[in-house]
Amino acid sequence: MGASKIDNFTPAQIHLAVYAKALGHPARIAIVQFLAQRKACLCGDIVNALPLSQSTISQHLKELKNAGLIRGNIDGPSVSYCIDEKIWNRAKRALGNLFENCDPANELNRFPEPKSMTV
Amino acid sequence: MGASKIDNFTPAQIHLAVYAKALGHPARIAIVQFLAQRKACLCGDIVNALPLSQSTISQHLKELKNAGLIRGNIDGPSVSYCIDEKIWNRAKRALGNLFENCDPANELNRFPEPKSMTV
DNA sequence: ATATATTATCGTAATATCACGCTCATGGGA
DNA sequence: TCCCATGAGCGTGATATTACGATAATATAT
Repeated sequence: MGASKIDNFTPAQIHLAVYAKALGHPARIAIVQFLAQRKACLCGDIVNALPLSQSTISQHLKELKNAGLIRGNIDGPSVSYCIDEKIWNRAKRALGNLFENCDPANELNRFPEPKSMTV
Repeated sequence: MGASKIDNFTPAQIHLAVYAKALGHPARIAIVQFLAQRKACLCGDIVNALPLSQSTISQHLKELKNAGLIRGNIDGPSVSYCIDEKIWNRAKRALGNLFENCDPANELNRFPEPKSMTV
């Protein structure tokens, strides 16, 4: 989308954005919620549970997989999907820190408001 | 984008997706981090701090505002932006719950694996 | 009234997303 | 061997995003 200027941001900011973006669609929220209830499950189970076609689900799974939040283990003719615990917790911590560090209720997050910059 | 099937998801899932999507770009991550350090600041300050044009920043601010995460208070010819504490905390809780409820390390999140569905 | 500073908005171009149907590769059973 | 089921992947059309310059809108200062 447009000339992406992603190089100008820190790896931490980019990682945060990747995790957030992956969760930035209701279908993908529903998918991770469903996966969490089952420990692991097949693509077909998700197709049955959500009102979307198989190919659409497959694409959403791909995006979640690209972000690292889920994994797919080949199991004969099927692929068993599950949340990747390691990355999930990394994302949880990263986003948790963002929300904590940017909490406007927390005075500690603020710089002393340098006069030179506000004039 | 394509026939959006958003009606088929719960309000909670949609809200989560809206918050996550708003944070799904490094520039918007950088913007909220910057805002958090200053309590409130002008659009021009952000333009000076980030390597993006004024119109691009303005659009990112608009998306964050649409998601409710930030607010803009008109102050003469300027607009002073700040994180909306109420919505920020609502998003923090919603995403925190998602990460907690979908944590694969937590057995309590799982259903008893009905035989009829896994056969 | 005119000029300046600040931010929003429009038009644009390139790219990404969403949803679908169709096809393809693979493994299991008749 | 020939199907069927499963799920990945391609191509499509519609829509959204990203980024920019240019312009418009607003409020203050001269």
